[in-house]
Amino acid sequence: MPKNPKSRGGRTAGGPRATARTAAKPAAARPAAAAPTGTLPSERRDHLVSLSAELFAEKGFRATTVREIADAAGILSGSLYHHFSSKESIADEILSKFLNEVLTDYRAALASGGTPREVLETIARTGFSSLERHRAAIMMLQNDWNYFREQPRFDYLQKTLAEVERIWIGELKRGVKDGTFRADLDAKLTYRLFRDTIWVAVRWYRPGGRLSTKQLADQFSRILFEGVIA
Amino acid sequence: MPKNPKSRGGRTAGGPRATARTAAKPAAARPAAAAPTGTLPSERRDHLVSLSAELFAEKGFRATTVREIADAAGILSGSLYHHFSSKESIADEILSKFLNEVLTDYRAALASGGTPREVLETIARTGFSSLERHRAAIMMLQNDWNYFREQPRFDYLQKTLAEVERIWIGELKRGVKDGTFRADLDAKLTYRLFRDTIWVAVRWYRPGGRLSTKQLADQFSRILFEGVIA
Amino acid sequence: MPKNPKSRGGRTAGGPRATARTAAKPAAARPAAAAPTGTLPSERRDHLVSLSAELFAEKGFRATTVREIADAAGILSGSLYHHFSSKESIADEILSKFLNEVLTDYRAALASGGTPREVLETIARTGFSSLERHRAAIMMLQNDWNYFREQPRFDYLQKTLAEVERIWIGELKRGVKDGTFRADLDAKLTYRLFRDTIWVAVRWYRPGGRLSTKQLADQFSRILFEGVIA
Amino acid sequence: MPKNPKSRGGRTAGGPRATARTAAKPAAARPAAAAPTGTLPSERRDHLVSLSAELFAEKGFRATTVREIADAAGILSGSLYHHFSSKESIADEILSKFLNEVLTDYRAALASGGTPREVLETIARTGFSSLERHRAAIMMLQNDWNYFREQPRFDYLQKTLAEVERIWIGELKRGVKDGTFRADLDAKLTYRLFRDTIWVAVRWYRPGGRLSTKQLADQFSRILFEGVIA
DNA sequence: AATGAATGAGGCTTCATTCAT
DNA sequence: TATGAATGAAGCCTCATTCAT
Repeated sequence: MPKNPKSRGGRTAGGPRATARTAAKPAAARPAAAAPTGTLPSERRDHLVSLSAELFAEKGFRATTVREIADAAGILSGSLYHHFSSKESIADEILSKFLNEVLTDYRAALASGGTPREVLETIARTGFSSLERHRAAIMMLQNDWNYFREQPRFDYLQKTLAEVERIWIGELKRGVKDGTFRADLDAKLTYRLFRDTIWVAVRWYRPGGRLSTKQLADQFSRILFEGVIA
Repeated sequence: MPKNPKSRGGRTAGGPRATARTAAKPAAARPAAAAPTGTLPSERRDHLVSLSAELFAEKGFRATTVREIADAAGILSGSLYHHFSSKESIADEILSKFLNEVLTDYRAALASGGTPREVLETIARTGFSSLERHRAAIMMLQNDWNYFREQPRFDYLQKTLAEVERIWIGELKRGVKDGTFRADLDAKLTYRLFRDTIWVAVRWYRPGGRLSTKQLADQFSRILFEGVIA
Repeated sequence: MPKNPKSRGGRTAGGPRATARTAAKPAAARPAAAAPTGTLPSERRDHLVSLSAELFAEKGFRATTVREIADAAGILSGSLYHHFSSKESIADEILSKFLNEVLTDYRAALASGGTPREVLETIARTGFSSLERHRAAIMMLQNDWNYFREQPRFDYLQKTLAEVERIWIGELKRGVKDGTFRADLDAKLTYRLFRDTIWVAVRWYRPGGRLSTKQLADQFSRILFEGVIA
Repeated sequence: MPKNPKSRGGRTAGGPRATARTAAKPAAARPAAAAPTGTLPSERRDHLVSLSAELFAEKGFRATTVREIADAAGILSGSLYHHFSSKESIADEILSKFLNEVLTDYRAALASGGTPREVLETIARTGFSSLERHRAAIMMLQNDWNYFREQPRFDYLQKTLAEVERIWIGELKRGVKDGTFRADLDAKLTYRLFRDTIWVAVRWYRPGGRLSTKQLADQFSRILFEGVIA
């Protein structure tokens, strides 16, 4: 007899919180992802999140109406609220899944003990490879950042991004100190260049297109690390 | 969409049509002009456009309501329609001004007859320098691209962007052929990397901040052309 | 309103029909009984009614959602419909039980053959004492009267209240005639004053508080019958 | 040039705040009442508040839909938001007007320096006389108390009611001490009896009915102060 | 040029109820 | 008896736009 049989929307506090996950990089196929606290990951629900993600990626979060999501699922818009407490909670689910993974990936790369260039290249590569699995999240972070930024519920976005920045800048500075990178490198600027370069690619990257994410990563890494000059 | 699309005010159909513009930037940099009294009609109008641009840059085009614009101008939202036929027409004004300038700059760079690296560096630099003057336009192009893309009225955006791409790719290929650039460069990918790198900076670049657009351009150009490796 | 009004469970049409009730109060005071397992069907049902009553008393009938009731019972809202045909039918059960008792009490008082003051004081005292057992019903009658009043299903409310009024006014007039009460008493007004005084107390009266219903009845009876003047 | 031409809804903080009003009792005809801060009391707006008040009085605040209000006004429901920022803000306007007046009346009665009985009788009489002008507010306070109580916006309701209680209890105790009232009077209980008696009358009192509020006040005052016994 | 009032379409959300399993 | 999923009607509110004055 469930005391709270309908924890509509599931995750309440949202965001990447020390999800006890082993160091082993489990980045790939995790079909339904570590079920957020208190959420019984029903297949129906997961399906709805998927559909929503696709729409959010295509049109943006704000520009997507709950009616469109419901239409895509073949139900009435009100019925969505049987599964989620709000449109935001769907976004939350999509975004926190991504950010959790980002954090895990970054920390694993750091923990690997490589050189700055190795660490950053690993990070960059996992970044590119997430373009496929987390297209919607990355898209939303870019298109609707203004919206999410202002909602307390999504504070974790900024917190996670701050840690991401810390890691990048740390490695960049380490690389400058040990002579790997140019001495005149502005760490913050370079971080932004890399981060944006990777994530903005979500705008035009299409899975199954001319280039795989691996090829993408190769080309971009080479340019960013070694420049375009022959 | 206006039922009775009046063409009150200036440009109706919008878009970069050979607007004979000399190199001197005409109407630009009038940052936030205090509420004008007894101003010329066109000055009032320009003021409104510039207020709108600021809001669009800060919150996005769709996310900005006409009431917010009107509030900023100290009038009622309905009164805006004495100056513009629609919210879109304000966007149009902002976007087409920018795209006209882009085209002019690109063509001028091409016409200069420099080496591929010189041409592209010039283009990149003018791109960075436009972050200040055209912050709103660049922001809108990124945040609300999905919206503008689908409206026939804004077809010119895609046309202009296509020409921009043609120029970049042309120069990149020329540079590969003459040995300036790496032989393994994917021209399209590289073009996107450069373009996005420049324009996405609008997200965090703030005029009057730590770095001038010139310093920005220096750092970025160096990384993109020569890489981060020492 | 149910499309197919089933009469699942007990009373269908509701209302105080000579339910032969002895003086002993039968089903009362079962404050909040821990979730019963292996209970008889009717006990389960009674439990649900009593949970509902508590919620109705606290928040009002309309303001209480079936989900809140279901949550309190540890089931899903849809499951309630195995016990009751509608939310109204729960209200019906609560209200008719109360009104039946009121009628019984009033008639018993009348039948006792006392003086007008004795009859009315008895009635007033049973009124106060019902504040505990019928808190929900009295609350609903006040907060949601507008709602119940308009539903044919609850016509019995008005009928019962009309009889209550008849009895009060009858005794008041009898008391005026025999010189017990002031000659200038407006019977209808006085009836309303007494009735409201008693029932409105449900708003602030809390069982187990500073005063028992008996003390309440003593104070109020004294004021109403004898005034506050020393 | 108004900086904030549309302070939709006007009163922001709501409630009876030391509205600089002279001691002179100006209770009666104050057509548009001390214009809440920043509200230009347009006639249209006042009319809409009136219409709303009538509906709120008849059906309750929650039970009245914005559509009903709009229908009554012959406009679309969305158009209401040109005048008010929310349904609550209409309630706020109605309630705070009433509570402001209550406070003024109570303080004036206190300031008159009469005996406890005189003060309380004055208060009671102004209470009855407000049944006409403030029917909606009193009704809402009773029917939708549960709703308003929980909204921070309406905190002032509880504050005002607390002061009302303080005044009543003060006078009652003063009257007990000086021998005017019975020694065994429970001040709090008596206060409630009086308060409820007056305000609950709004349920059945109809202006223009058999009795004027003055007659009502006479009858009730006599009963409450002197009892019903001859 | 503006105001003040309104429109009409659409957005998110709630809720009593139904029903197959 | 429950669950899980859905319905359908309705509720409050937003917003670009129109228009008489």
